[in-house]
Amino acid sequence: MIDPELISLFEFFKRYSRLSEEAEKAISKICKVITIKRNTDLQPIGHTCKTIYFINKGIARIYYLKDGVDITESFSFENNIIARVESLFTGKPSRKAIQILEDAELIAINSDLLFKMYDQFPEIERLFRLIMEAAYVDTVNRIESIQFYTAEERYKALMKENPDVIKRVPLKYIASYLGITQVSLSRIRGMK
Amino acid sequence: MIDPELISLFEFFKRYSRLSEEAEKAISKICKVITIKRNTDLQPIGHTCKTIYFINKGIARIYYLKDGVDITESFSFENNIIARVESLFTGKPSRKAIQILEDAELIAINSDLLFKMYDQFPEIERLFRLIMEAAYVDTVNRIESIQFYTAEERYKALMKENPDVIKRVPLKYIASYLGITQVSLSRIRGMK
DNA sequence: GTAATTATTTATCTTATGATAAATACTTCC
DNA sequence: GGAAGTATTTATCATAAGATAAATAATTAC
Repeated sequence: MIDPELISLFEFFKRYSRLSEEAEKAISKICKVITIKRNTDLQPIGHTCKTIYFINKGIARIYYLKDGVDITESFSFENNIIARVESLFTGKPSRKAIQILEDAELIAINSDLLFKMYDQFPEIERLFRLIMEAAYVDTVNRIESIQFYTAEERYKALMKENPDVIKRVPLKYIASYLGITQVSLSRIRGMK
Repeated sequence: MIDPELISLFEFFKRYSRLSEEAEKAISKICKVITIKRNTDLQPIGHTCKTIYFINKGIARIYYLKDGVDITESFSFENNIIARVESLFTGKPSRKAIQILEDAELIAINSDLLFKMYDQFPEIERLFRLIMEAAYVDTVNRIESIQFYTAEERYKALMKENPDVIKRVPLKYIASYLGITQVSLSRIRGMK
């Protein structure tokens, strides 16, 4: 029997590939459910990322400091994963932090243990390959959006694609995600 | 014996993982060496990407049209791969094209055949997982560079990291890669 | 429920980049 | 090697977004 707290994680996995029961059991063993209060850093800047998180409830963001200014790299919502891949895949300390924006329940998957399971379970390696390929595609598409649309176009696209962000996340975090200052975002919002 | 034209490809692979001889042989079978003249489109816009290319000689770029204007997404040089991942991994037609900028010798790897080999050769699946993870990390890092540095900073960083680009690629292609117009790039270059 | 803190908006002025046009430099091809 | 085509630079003017400061609104903590 699968831990009821892990059901949504395995539903998420099914969007990418099917796992055998043994594989599900093996993954279950390296999952830890944790709850975190909002406005806390789940992982600080400078920490080497050894965890892939799945969000059962809440919102998280990845951010870093550029010349002391807080910059949001990405947001993650319910039923999605979040990880600092540039650290996870290189083993180097991350310049980025993961912060919880709404009281959250997360599933933490230890990446050392996960990667070790790849030899025994090629199906798990495949699953995470597919998840990461999809995330890679999202990132490639994001470059296009950042580089070749105006701030106003990007704001409107975000409102359309993910209205939840605007409702649930402070605008100051959204501004840097869009690549502009908070003042500029406010100006764009005021324009009608 | 490995076809001498494929040696650099297998050297490239060794940077990520070791392959058994059978696996190398299997990959060799789905590789095709091709030569292409400069200024030709290797794959046109609208085509569904079914090939991963390795560059033995020459330069390629991925570009697309935004409101009729040519935008460079990326460049690839000798001893690297190039593919339109957003099509390769989704099976959807790409809005992007691959163009050859200098007379080139390429190794074309058929992705349908490659992906089919993953069941028989988990080591090949692993190899390409690692290659794509590294490419994903590069892309994440590129977002940071596009979004939070000025055009001038980006130009100087490019000169430092990859002076070859400036020497071998027409500036008009570099400008859109940096996210600015050619006129702006010319202005930045003239500033000192 | 009020004070203190934090978030958002508004205003002003500055600046980097865009758009357009024209001048110059460089390539290619017969 | 000269004409035609292409690439790059320079100039001018317009505009989106940045920086700073101050005003207002919303949230949080006691």
